[in-house]
Amino acid sequence: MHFPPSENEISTFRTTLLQWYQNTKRDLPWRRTRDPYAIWVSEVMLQQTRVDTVIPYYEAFMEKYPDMASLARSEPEALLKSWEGLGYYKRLQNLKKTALFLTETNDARLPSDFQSLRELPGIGDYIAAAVSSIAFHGKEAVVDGNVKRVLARLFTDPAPVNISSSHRHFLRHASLLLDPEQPGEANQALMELGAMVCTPARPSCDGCPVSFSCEALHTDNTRNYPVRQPKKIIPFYPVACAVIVNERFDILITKRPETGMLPGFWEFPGGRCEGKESGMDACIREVFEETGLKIEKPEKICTIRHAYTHFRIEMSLFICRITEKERQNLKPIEHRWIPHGELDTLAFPAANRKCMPALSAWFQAHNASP
DNA sequence: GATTCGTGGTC
DNA sequence: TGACCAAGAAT
Repeated sequence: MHFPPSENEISTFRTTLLQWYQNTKRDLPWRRTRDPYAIWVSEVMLQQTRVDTVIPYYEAFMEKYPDMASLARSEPEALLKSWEGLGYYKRLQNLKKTALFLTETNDARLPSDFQSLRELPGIGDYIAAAVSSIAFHGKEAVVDGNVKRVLARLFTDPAPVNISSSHRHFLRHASLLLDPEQPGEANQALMELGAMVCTPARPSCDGCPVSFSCEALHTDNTRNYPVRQPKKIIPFYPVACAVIVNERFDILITKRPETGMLPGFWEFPGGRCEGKESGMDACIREVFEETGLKIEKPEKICTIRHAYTHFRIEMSLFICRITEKERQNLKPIEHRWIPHGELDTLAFPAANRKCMPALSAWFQAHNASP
């Protein structure tokens, strides 16, 4: 399909895609409801997150927070635990902020129009279009990663899909193809096509309902689209953390600030190795800086690797026994002493979770009761 | 407009 | 097995 497509091409495309979608769409939990709140929650969870990953989180979340009011009155610790492992935790903060705001100002209802939705915390162009079209029949086109990839191939479009300046460009194309009669279904159809057929690697062009209009396929070019701007190399940091254990085998955990990375998560104190500092030295220094405690003879129990969005780490975890006397030097920071058996009840970053098996083994070897 | 925000699956 | 990348938003 060349741009701009003719009225005839647009019409045929819409009809064919919609029919394919109605016949083959996946039975996903959020497709079984028309509750705007449920649609909203699902769209927030699906942001940069795979469907298969989201499903169990979504089911549990809707069980625990079935409506706007229950979310608005949620306990922060329990709310964070429900999101643990999903990533991008700012979206959870925005979810609750918006729930509180709407409870106060709009009878705990989501607005139905794109513009009003767009102004709410955590709702950008994509979610505003998705919620308004799926839950309220609004006529705004969604542009997500799937849609950009499909459009790039349909039109052999050279606009890089991973830079923000391309967004308006793809939005114009998506708006042109959107069926105004069934915008919610049409939006989901284009995304479903990208997720199930027009996949990043090895797209299933044989089973594609709209292959007749795909310029990339006609020119044997699908592997060259979408065009993507190369991304920068991300830095690597060695990190050391401490599991500080008292005489009763309780563990010291500290709480991260509500701003920045991993807001509100519990963690084992520690931080980056500076210069050519050894892991053990960094562990001792970081623990002292963060807690005021002077630890002795930290014992390394494991090393794990973890990749964040814009840096990678190799984290070494050290066990440190601490005396009653030294414990009095603990600074006034938000912390808890908990039995290792209770680690699962609190929210920890994935990098800490990766260390838990080694930690359990250590406690078992030392005959500590959970 | 470029960066900052997680994580796990995939190949 | 390391690089890629997924139903993006905020700053």
